[in-house]
Amino acid sequence: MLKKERQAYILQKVNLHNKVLSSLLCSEINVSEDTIRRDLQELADEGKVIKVHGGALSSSFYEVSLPPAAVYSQQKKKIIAQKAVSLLEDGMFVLTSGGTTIVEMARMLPTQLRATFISGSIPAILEYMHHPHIEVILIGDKISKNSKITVGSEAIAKIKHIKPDICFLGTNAIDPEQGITDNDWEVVQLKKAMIEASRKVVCLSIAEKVNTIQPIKVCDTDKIDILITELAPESPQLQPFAAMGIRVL
Amino acid sequence: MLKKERQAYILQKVNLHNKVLSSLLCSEINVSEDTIRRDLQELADEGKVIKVHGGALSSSFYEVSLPPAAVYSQQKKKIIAQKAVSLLEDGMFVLTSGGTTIVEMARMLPTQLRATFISGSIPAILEYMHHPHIEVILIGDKISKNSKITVGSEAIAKIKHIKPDICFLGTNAIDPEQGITDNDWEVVQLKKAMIEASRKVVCLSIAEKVNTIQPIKVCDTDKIDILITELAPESPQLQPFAAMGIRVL
DNA sequence: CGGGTTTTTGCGTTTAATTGCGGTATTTCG
DNA sequence: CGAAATACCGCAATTAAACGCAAAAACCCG
Repeated sequence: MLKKERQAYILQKVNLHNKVLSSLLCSEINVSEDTIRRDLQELADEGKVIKVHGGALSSSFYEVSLPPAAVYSQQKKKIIAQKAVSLLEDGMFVLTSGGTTIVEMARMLPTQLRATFISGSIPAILEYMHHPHIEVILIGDKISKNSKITVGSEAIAKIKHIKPDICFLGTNAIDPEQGITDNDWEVVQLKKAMIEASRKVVCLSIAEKVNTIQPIKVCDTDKIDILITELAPESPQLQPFAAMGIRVL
Repeated sequence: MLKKERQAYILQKVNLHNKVLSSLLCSEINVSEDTIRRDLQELADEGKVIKVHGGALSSSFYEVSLPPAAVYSQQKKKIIAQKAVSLLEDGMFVLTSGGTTIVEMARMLPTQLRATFISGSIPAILEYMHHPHIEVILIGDKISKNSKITVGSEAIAKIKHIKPDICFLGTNAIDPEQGITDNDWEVVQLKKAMIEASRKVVCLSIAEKVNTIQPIKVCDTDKIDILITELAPESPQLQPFAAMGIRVL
């Protein structure tokens, strides 16, 4: 048995049972305990398991280490997601775009929430599917491999036929003058339709994207009902939006 | 034996068994270990395999950790997938259901294949998305969390409007008398539509599901064009199907 | 067809990786 | 505390990988 193969096997065991015993493994795979120990050591060095006396534990319980560069903005996105979740109520029809902020929000949905979520974003849908009481509606069409979201006329037509209570938009650029702008033509078409269809539009944006502009226009600022960033609502760079009657969270 | 031929052979072995040993390969193909090693190196550079001390592992093996009980039937499913892939040609419109066998097939698609894949299965879609030259069309509707596939009238209506060249069905139960049967009403509706829409219907089933029956009927045996199992086509339990004019692979 | 060039392959040698073992230190638990 | 289990260390044997080189095969092109 190859070393990596063995380690994969061990990892699989750990993830399934949350623990492994060196003694069991060595008789199972038929190698010496030293070998097992060295394997566990390596896996531990890579952060895949937590090594303990007599075996190893799943590291997922100790929570994982993410790509360190993204951790920064991920914190901000979690704050945004937190605020966004507070807008949700049982029974709502919720339409969401794609993007990492939306995914963070999906992860943060309270488990007892009962609502219907509609989206064409694959990563978002995957998260929604994990929740026990959420009904998930997938918008179909051609998949854009870049943005991992369905795009095209079918998707737009479908959106036009629904009337969600609220729509959460992950935003690439927002500016008081130019409104929401983006850089992918097909995604823009989709977002336009989403905004038109929804009773209420919530715009999620990390502060570094506020007051920036992208080439393609999605909508004017006055279409936005609520703007959420990681900053405090009183923050000066958000005042132009507040002045235009947008609720800032 | 030509170099490319050898590499194709190796790749097939890797995908089928999840691993290869250099030592075995060299005696099998009758070339020196160096040659094998150089082949593995090239395949590894292209990302087709993961090279390890003593051989190589399937790259798909690495990404995921699967339930270990399922490893068993996974082997069989890989064999089925292998056969299924041989039916594909450039330019085809391919409709697929969900299920683990379909996912195995998705993983095994040759990277140079250029085709359009249509499905409502989230796991399958995720695999298709990884391929460089495959266009992916997602069928939207309500998501069944059980089967991780979109179900409902919208999905069915959409399927009725397309005419795929070929349709691959992961099957829960198939019997010469009763045809294909299943246990999820919504999924059955979907499969019915898929079968009606497609020019050619390919049924993928591991042998233990052949000659079994589930409560809800999908279609009669005569709707099936090709039946693929992990067994040899001459296998006795497949003869009833062959006798009915079904091509057995 | 023939000569030159590139690719591929095998071999010997050197280098590195992997593994098991004996001995000793450390932890665990009654 | 003391015994049993486990971990750690260094070593040596086996095995595989890497490297350079030369023979062989394939290829190209006039």
